[in-house]
Amino acid sequence: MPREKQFDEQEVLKKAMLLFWRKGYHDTSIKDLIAFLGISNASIYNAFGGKKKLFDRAFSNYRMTNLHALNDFLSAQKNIKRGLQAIFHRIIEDDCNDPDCKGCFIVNSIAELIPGDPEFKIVTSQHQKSIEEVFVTHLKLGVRRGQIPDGKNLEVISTALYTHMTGLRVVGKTTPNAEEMKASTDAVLSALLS
Amino acid sequence: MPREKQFDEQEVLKKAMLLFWRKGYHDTSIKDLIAFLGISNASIYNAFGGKKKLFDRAFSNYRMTNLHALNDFLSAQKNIKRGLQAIFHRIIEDDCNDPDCKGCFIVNSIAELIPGDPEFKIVTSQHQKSIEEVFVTHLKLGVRRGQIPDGKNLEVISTALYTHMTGLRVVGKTTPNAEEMKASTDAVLSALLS
DNA sequence: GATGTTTTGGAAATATCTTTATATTTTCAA
DNA sequence: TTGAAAATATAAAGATATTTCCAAAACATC
Repeated sequence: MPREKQFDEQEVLKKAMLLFWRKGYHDTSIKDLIAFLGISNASIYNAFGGKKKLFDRAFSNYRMTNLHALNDFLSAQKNIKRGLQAIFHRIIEDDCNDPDCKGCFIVNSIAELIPGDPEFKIVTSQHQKSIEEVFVTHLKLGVRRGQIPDGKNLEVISTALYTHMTGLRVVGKTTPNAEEMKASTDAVLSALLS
Repeated sequence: MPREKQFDEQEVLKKAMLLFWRKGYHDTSIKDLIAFLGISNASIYNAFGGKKKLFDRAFSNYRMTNLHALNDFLSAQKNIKRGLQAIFHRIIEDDCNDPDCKGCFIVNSIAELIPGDPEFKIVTSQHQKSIEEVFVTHLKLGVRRGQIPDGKNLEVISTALYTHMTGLRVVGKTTPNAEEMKASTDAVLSALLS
């Protein structure tokens, strides 16, 4: 009955994410997307409904990948302090080795789309909450394991970690100096968690 | 001989800065500027040379104001620790009381324009260096005054402060919770400077 | 007040944007 | 083979972008 799609929707979303990530929402045109995705105008509108809807789905994919990657990485660590250091160092390395200096798609989009897109603000606020919950969960585990001193306000620390992480993603765009960024991160981590 | 300008160039730059700050570069059209600035098409091109050049000048104004405000504020403080806390708290209050949640014009522009504008990257990298120099200068003063323990790597701390500040400006756009942001800032500051 | 220079308003030029519409192609069950 | 359903290519529509152009207006100096 129906004709089959000639492209893999998930693959196209991944590519769309890359382009929006690199250029931002407003500077990415449908023409750019057609060229980069390799599918036609009509296919974009048929499959995704338009530029904004395509962006939203690409963004959602990135967001979920990002969240799960953090959680999976920390879950695999035996020592929470070293685990946090490792994930931060990895982010720094990734950012500094990216020839495009794209930074973080979420951070970039927050900066570009708020204010102006109130619904986007809600989504990203929830994302922050999710990330901080991941931090709190693993920090609690660290306390239980005796790797982090008891009595600390873990919610406050997790907000600080999120803030530092967010800052890193911006700093990495202008001044991708891995050693400098690692040093400042180590200072913050050891100061917060000792 | 010549006809005089009917507008104050500095005033117009200030207004342009506000609009670019709120909407970002790409989503601000010449039409938007004409309406918001109250001057005509030809005046914009005659006085500033075009959209990008107007942006650059508005951005430069903001950047300088921002840098001098930080330096002046810290210079007026007797205690560097309390001074840093005060400036961070003020940024937090400003961000959280802004009904537009504009965040920081510099941070927003970094997120939106890098990569894609290599010259802009150079400017903002230099800006980071300038801000960190201000921090280092005042941290050194704090050490000399005995307000900060000796032996710390002040360059690393200043990078950490810059990173935290940058992160705050993004967090404030999605989740403008002043109490939360102040608590995390206090945690970072007291941890770094004790 | 005339002169010459600059600014200004409005239109025009040109390019590009997002979206819709239409016609063609592909697929597969009947 | 035929016909319904979905995907695609192409074109066109309609809006909006940035920039240039030009005549009219404004002002300081002669």
